[in-house]
Amino acid sequence: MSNENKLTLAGLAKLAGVSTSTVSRALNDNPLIKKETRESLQALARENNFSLNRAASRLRTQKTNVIAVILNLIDDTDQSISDPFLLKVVGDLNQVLNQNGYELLLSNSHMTHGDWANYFISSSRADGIIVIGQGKDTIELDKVAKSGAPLVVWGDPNAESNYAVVGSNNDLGGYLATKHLLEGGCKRILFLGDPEHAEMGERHKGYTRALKEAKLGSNKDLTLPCDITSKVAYEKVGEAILNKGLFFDGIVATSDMVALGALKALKERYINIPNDVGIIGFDDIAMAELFHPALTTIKQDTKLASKVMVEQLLKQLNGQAAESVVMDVELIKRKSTLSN
Amino acid sequence: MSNENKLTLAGLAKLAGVSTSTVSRALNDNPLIKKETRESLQALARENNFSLNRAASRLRTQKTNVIAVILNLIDDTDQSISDPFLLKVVGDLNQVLNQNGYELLLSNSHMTHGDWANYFISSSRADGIIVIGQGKDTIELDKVAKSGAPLVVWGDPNAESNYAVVGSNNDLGGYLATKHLLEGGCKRILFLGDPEHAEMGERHKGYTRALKEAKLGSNKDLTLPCDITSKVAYEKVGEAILNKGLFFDGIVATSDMVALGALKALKERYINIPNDVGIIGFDDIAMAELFHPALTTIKQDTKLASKVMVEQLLKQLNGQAAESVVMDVELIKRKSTLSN
DNA sequence: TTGAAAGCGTTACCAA
DNA sequence: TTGGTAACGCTTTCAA
Repeated sequence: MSNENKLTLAGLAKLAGVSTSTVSRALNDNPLIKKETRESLQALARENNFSLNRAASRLRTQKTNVIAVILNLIDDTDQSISDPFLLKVVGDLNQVLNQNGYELLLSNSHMTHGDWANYFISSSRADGIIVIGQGKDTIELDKVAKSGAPLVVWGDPNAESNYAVVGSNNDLGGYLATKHLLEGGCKRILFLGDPEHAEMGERHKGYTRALKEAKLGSNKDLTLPCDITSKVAYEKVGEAILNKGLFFDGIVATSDMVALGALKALKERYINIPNDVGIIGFDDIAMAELFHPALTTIKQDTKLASKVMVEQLLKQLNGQAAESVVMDVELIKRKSTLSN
Repeated sequence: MSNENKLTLAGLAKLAGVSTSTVSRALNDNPLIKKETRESLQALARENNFSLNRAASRLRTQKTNVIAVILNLIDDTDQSISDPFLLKVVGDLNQVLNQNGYELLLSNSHMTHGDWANYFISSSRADGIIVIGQGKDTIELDKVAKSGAPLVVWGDPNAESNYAVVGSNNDLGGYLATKHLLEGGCKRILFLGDPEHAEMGERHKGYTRALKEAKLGSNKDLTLPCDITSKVAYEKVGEAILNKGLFFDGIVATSDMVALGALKALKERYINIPNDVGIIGFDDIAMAELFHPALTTIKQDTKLASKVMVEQLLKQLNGQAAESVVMDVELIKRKSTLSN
């Protein structure tokens, strides 16, 4: 059924009775070629199911039109791979990249040992790199940036770095979340997450700032260090209650998945949400409003963020300098917290 | 910081004082080259941060070592893009592909208009295609298969097709789910999903088969057609109860996300799960056990499935014929159903 | 065990 | 507005 000898540009040129140059230009919509001939050649290509060999054009143009997207997972937990938030970002990036004529090559940080810049850029696999998550080893990213590889990172945009970071205003997010709980009457608010982690650390800062402003006397800072997975959150909250009773009346969770874990631990103990404990998440994943009760959360706009990341990357591909960008966050009030 | 003139194989060869042939073979670990020289050349390459230009090798070898993974979304709903199940499959595929020396190029079906085979294969963007989801238009897939492009599809392995389909034993899954509810004492079991859709249709078959076997008198087949998103499920279930009251005591949901939607609709009406209504999902997404109550479900083993899909694809790349494969499913009993 | 050289299919410079 | 041709960087056949 399929032709034995793949049709090439030369073959198509012969068919059309013109030179390869002309066909090449026509198929690339080069205005140098008369519109008529351009269109007829494009039609001919379509009829013959011809498509340009990308390997060849990439070699010739030294450009791949591919962007490598690397999931920089903190740990190798299954959970973190399947975090809906991360995957949503990948989907959105794919969309934006495609709209800009780029394709998305997906990778895991632990698949590619070390030298990303070399692996992707020097090898002509991709023109640029988007890394999702700073992980703990910024050294790695520093190295990539220093190599001159076009690079954008999703993470904490306030962190000191020699590369462009796009990320949410995490401090503000933590602040808004905490303030919202305070306004709902919470007095003893738990922070559930890992303050050591860059983005979570910022959220924690916002949390403590809001607490300070509220001038609560005694036990202000209740931080329960916790990985960013539901499972761990579930366990930690269960443990905490077991050991110390219900010593809090509000939870600022570092992600919606973490909130989900906490939610379950509380519901199993018949603790009323939001009356006994108010709980607020972070991210606004698609299913946040489907939790029961629907989860109040701090929304990160992944669609917009993806657009910004791609913009900053394209800038670099055009030889311009890119910059870190802070994305707005938004409080989404639902049912897991009291409103005032 | 970065060198102006990229180092090429020829440059490296000059540096080493050998021919390009030798370096090429050495870097590709060709045993023709003496082990010593091979290793010293590899070391030299490392020292100089050299990496082979893939565009060039792809052009020369006519092989990309890239597999295109296409998310064939039924509709363009945001929800379906971010279905944790689909994305889990992508992650698992990435892992397996990498282990086999392939990279994953991610795509959406609605990004690439029509002619995938041409777009990915003839153009030397990828060596093969994995499509996740049959969608409704198998015609499209037929065309790709006919073009001779290496292709594996995740979907209903029992469907008539001229390409290799890997998928779960959906009929059995639906059967097991329904039987489990029956054994828990449910008499009026709702099927929540779209029987028109290939995989869901199979699940529905299993559902009716189990009902038939149980010889329930009156209203046996209670099917509530419903998209595969939580939101729609939530709305449909709410509506149904509003109109007809609580006319069921069990739900076989066509996916965990659908189950989640139903769960919420029921909980909002203070319907006890599993006592008033038992509910069972499909997929076993990571968060299934974090629902409250933890969701009983039919597990699809995405890790194994990914392995099988890649195997079947590699077969084709080696010129062998591939075949459809039926994957086992497993009943995972949790708290959203009664046990007997 | 190594080297010389052809060729993969484009693009883009230079010439017409 | 079009054509001829060199070059992109690698792999592999053939020869040594």
